[in-house]
Amino acid sequence: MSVEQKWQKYWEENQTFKAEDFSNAPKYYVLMMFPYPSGSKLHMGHCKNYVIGDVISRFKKMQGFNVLHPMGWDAFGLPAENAAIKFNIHPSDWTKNNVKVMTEQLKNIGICYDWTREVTTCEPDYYKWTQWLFLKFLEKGLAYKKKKEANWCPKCMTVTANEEVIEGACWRCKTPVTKKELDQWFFKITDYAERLLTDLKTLKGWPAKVKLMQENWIGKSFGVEINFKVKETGDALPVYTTRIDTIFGVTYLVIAPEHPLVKKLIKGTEYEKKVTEFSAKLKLTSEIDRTSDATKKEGFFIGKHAVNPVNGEAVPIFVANYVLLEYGTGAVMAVPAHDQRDFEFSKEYKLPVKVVIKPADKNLIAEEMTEAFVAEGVQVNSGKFDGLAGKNGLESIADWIDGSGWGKKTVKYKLRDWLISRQRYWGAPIPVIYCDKCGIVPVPEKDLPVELPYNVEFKPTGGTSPLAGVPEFVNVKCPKCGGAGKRETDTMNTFICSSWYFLRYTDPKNRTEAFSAEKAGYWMPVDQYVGGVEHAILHLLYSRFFTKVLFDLGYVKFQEPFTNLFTQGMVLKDGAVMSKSKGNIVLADPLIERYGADTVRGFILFAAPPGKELEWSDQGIEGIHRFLARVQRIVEPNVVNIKNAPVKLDSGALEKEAKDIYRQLNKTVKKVKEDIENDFHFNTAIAALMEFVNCLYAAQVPAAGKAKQDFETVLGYSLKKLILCLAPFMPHMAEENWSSWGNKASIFSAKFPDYDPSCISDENVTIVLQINGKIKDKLTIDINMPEAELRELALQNQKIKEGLAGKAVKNVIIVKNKLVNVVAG
RNA sequence: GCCGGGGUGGCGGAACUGGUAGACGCAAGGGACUUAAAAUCCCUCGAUCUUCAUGGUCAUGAGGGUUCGAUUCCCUCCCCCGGCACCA
Repeated sequence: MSVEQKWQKYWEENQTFKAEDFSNAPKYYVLMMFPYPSGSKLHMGHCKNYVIGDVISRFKKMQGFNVLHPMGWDAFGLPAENAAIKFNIHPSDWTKNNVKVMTEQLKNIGICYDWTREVTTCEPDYYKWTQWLFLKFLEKGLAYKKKKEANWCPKCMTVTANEEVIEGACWRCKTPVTKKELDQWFFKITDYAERLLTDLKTLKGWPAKVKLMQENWIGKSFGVEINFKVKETGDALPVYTTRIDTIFGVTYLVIAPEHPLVKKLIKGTEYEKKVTEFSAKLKLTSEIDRTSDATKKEGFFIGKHAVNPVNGEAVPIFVANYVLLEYGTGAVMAVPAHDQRDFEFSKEYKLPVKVVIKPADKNLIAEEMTEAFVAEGVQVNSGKFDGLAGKNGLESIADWIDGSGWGKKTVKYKLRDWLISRQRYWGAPIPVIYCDKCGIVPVPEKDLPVELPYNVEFKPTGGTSPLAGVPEFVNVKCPKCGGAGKRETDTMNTFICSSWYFLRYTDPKNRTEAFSAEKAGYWMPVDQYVGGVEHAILHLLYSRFFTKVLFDLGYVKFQEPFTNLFTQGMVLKDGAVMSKSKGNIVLADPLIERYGADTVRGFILFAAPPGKELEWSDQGIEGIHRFLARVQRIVEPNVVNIKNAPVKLDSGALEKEAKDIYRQLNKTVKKVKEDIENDFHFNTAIAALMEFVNCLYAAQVPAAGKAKQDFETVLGYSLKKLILCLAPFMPHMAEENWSSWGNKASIFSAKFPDYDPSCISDENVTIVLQINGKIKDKLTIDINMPEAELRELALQNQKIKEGLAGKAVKNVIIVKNKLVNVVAG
């Protein structure tokens, strides 16, 4: 057994990193986004991720925190199922196997989890509570079923949430999604749009980028909903606009072809067939083609007109591919003069263009326009509003319409409800039963979990869940009336499982509750969350939503789950994220075998700051390996000095050589701590430790006497601190050294070094002398030399005198302990 | 198209609030030790000019600007990466 394995076993057997519920020490909850047990062996991408969390957790523990650092498995979901189909093995067996492999791998690289809190989302004792949460949402009216056109991934054979569609394609398999109308379960995340948006402001510890992405996703806009009427039938036809200042420029109206009113308006007319065909065609086009602004605008007149309430004008109604049913009212007023999309459509179909806003400095002639004028300007052809400019025009018209009853000021969000049902096998069953008499009946809490049956032909069919083919699962008694009932056969989106796992870690063994209020209250919110930015919207938005719902239901007392968020940069190989499917992975095992886990950890931390993407290359791993050997070579001959090292040093009494080392030590410790705390700049922290070791090697050892004695004392003292500083990064070698000095307890029960602020600054400092900002000479002076003295010194300097060459000195700028700049001309 | 982030040696990357650009490491070259190799240790290492120095000039994507002084602040442009993508 290697030294590293020895310590890995020690940590496990001694439960060195077990987190205690409730403690006098302050709590610190550090969490890594839990992985899919995909079965791939640990590669450098994973490695970086988990090592970051590991360093934080070890560092915090050494600072005296009661640290919770758990690990678990996001085990439900399509990747597991697809792989299982491919290898012809049951997803459950496949998953369990993978968990075993990955656990082993995480231990190999020396990650310190509290394994007693391990959580696996596909286990009934976990998903029981996922189902329970669903029932709570249902009870609160936050879960509902609706027949709706949804994003459909033809490859995964399931519907999918808006958040899971990336650039018009399924985020997992990259297949372009189409539309399919199905009965689906939704979570009403839109009810929380405003809170999800405003509370972003409270997340001071989140990257601005992530907050911005969520803000854009929620997409709040202010506008007016205005009531047009169909001239021929009198039907109300409301439209939503953010540009009510262009209301007098409306020359036609456009409705989404799927809009329910369209069916009514064309029924029995010559347009009926054309519209039906058009809608069918659109349904089959992928989201990307449908919604790209590069796509040609297509549509046609449907034989009816709409009346503009502000001026009574009747304008033709069109259907077109560029209007979305789901946003706003599914219908828009078209103002070709001031909206680029409408402009393009009007050119295509020869529709009139009416200018109602003109630039401040010139006139605008409709016939001469080559594109829509969308900038702010001055109202024209707008009745009594002519002459008003910019926002003023917009607000005046909005107020006027709001007051007239023709419409009202409205706020809209782009965020849509979260589609949570999936027609796949490997997920938590949705716990409801359908009864002809009682309708949708929730499964009573006492009957949870609704267990996922094992023997299922789980290959996807195409619109129905594989569970529908299991009669003993489907056919049940109605819990309400006892009559014949049928279970819901769709399963839940796995993002539900991962929207609350951080709560389960606080109380993972609880058999009567999802988590106890006390324990969650103690540990939550997560102090430091670490994960990839790819979840900026998906998982992070859903988890915030869940937390707010749980707050409203009274189960938790906080409204945001993650106080600080760190998004680590991914590891790339040949320009792409490492992944098994791309075949560009670099496994950790061979490197660990060759260099040891400490070296691999050290290297990945040293190669780049953790927030930055890293193009993998093992060029340089030797450097860390050499460094560790170098540390060892100076530690070993000094074990006696280390053992004799005093707890505290009096720097005032030290001889020069010793004092220089001591000062350097304090500088180093300060830098290491600051670098770790400042956005986890582990690379520069390690560089500082390297510099310190270089400095120890370069030190002149005094030959004899007190100077020698002092030197040895400080050397022993420093080496001990050095190993303590290295411990979070290279924990195995740190433990090994620590125990070899006779320490019985783990080094992680020791305190991370503090620095002595009284002995940190140099006595001398090198400053530069400049003329007009150009360096002429360098000078070593006493630190904090008075300005007047320094000024004199600079002006008397030979190089400065030469450089001035008789030019007049206009000014002398002195930056303390940094430079003197003589301004001359 | 809109919104973010970024561009520094052969390479990965440093640089506090505007104050010595290139820390630390890799690679490369030279030397010491060794029968030899490995390991280790020492030196050099942005470009360029000259009189080879403890010298000069130029250098942080390009061009301007502010400043005693700019990798850092402002303007214009180029390129790369990420997000959103007909949201009315």
